Amino acid sequence: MSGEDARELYYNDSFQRLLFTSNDSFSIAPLHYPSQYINYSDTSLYGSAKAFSLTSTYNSDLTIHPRENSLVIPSSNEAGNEEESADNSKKYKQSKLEGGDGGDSSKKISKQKLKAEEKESAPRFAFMTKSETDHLEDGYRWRKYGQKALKSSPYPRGYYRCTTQKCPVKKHVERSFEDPSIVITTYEGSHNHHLPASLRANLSIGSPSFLSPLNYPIHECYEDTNGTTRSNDYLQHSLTLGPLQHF
DNA sequence: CGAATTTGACCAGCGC
DNA sequence: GCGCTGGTCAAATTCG
Repeated sequence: MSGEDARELYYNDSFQRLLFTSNDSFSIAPLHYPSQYINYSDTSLYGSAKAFSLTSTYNSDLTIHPRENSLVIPSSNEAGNEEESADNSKKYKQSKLEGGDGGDSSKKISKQKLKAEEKESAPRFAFMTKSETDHLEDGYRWRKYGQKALKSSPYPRGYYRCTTQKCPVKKHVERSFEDPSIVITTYEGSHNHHLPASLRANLSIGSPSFLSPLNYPIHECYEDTNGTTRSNDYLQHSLTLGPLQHF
């Protein structure tokens, strides 16, 4: 990664899509992000790209480097600490069990603190994809564990967990209420395993030559409803906004 | 028949 | 303290 303390928008030739990386962490719900529209009109790839920040302290000073096809956004936040990848659901159950027998309050507080810290340190990123289907194929297996109607949107949010044993990764998927053709996918946590071989074989376009630092294949940025190969033409209709994440 | 999804209930955090 | 909201659980149901 070039650019140490900056968010960068990359253009990745092999997949014709824009990647947006960050060493920010985000702290507010995806639907409340302050949208930032970045005109990127001097490229023939997309008319424009929409970058969005999920931090409440978003610095909107943007620097465009047309020659490098990159866009640098100064980052004000420190990089989050990211090594923890414990099983969240286990923790939830444990805290539920332990909470029941009325332990002393200091223990409770420290546990809450721990939980909050864990929540903060869980690496997250989100991106938007123009897609008819809600759940995009990304090479991993997911199990839906909930769906919730949101106050701020007419569209429900689906909650998914990676089905690989002990993998802590979760994601939620919702439609943008501003543009229902856009799906907002938010990942939380790092996979502690590789792509399932069977599913990797099904990925239809190229090879995952570019992995984000969280081991998310960029494949997840395109729409592929039933495993059929998509042309680049098709891809160009799929406006992909890069992952927002911290390192 | 096992796996995955659906869906109502429960819980925690937050603001008032 | 109370109500609202989002996140998760888990029983019931559906799917392959």
